[in-house]
Amino acid sequence: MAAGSVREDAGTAARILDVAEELVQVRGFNGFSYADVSAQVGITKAALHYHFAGKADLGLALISRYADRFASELAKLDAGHATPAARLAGYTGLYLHVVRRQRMCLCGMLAAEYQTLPDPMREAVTSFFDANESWLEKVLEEGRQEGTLHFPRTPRDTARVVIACLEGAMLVARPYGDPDRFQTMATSLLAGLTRE
Amino acid sequence: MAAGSVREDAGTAARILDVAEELVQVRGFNGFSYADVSAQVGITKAALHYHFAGKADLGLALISRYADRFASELAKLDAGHATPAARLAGYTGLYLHVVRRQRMCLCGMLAAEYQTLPDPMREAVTSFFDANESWLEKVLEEGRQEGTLHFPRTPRDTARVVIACLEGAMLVARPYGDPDRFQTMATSLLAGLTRE
DNA sequence: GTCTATAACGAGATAGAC
DNA sequence: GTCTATCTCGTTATAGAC
Repeated sequence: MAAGSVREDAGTAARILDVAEELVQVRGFNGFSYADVSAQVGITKAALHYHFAGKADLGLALISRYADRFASELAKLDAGHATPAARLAGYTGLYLHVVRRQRMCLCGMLAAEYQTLPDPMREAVTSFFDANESWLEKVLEEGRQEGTLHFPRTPRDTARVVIACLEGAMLVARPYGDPDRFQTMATSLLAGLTRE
Repeated sequence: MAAGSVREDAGTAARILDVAEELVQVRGFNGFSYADVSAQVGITKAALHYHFAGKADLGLALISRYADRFASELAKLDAGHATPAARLAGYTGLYLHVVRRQRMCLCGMLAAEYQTLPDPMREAVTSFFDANESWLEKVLEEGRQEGTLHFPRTPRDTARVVIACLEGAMLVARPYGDPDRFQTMATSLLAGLTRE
């Protein structure tokens, strides 16, 4: 990364995002400080401000990266799995991966703290949920046409229910620190869609 | 409230709890301060410390009162509604009432912030969910025996799914500030139990 | 039971040297 | 790009008067 590099040092910025992401997913956006991040990254608070001017900027970058990564995971699911049911199972697998690392969905956490967030972060959070909804809606629609997925409401309403159940399962599983608690709930949800 | 009153002034303590409860439900436990409470109640921070020595004490009192109130609502549902399905509908109505006031379930909010809570508050949060689970399990069991409620898993697992879906529906409806978004999801959930 | 005053600390943020 | 040093403000909490 030498000549012509317009970007700041991507290595440090990425490490900052990694640390901050975990902090938000575990403690919430109002539950961590620049001091926490700088200590874990191994730089000073001042250096942190060089990469992300304010906490709101850091928060926004966090959501953007998280949403991008999620979108690319969804694209992988579209590419790798033939059937809608398999894509749906893959989708719940993404959540399980988060739960196994003792974390809450970044945007689920931020949804709880929504009223305290600056406007740019708010918009990014709703965009994340909207994107999830659109992807799920498509999968559900296709599964219904194939006759492999069954649900009484519209694909859009059902997509919202799926997101709510998975986010809620993460939320209430947190106090018990038990991934199995989440998995059992996720399995029940899928069972309801595949053979109702 | 004159002679023999061993209790502190219940009026002020209750007003403090009312204000703090809303603040936690809207902004989270890490999103409000004693200054916020004292300003809204109309007393100083020092007076607040007289009633609740520390923020952890206030938080614990908050959960206890919330859980007691919830338990009494559940008792009312048991007394007032003959059928399990009606009790279940009443249960989702309790959540809807919270959503309509633009709030998150107190314990749902605290579940998100769980890792930052002092131990006594943590235990109170899990107790709340355990109590909900037990009540729902009983209702589901009864509905199954009557033949009015239908679900593939155990009553206990299904109770957990119901709680997760309702808490999650509150959570993801928050960014949109739209009670209808919650209601549609809750209706779908109930529909799945009453005629599967 | 409520107040004023203040302590003690941590938060987000900035200036300017290297 | 990172540092030291500092600022300002908000936070929880306490001491002691009324």
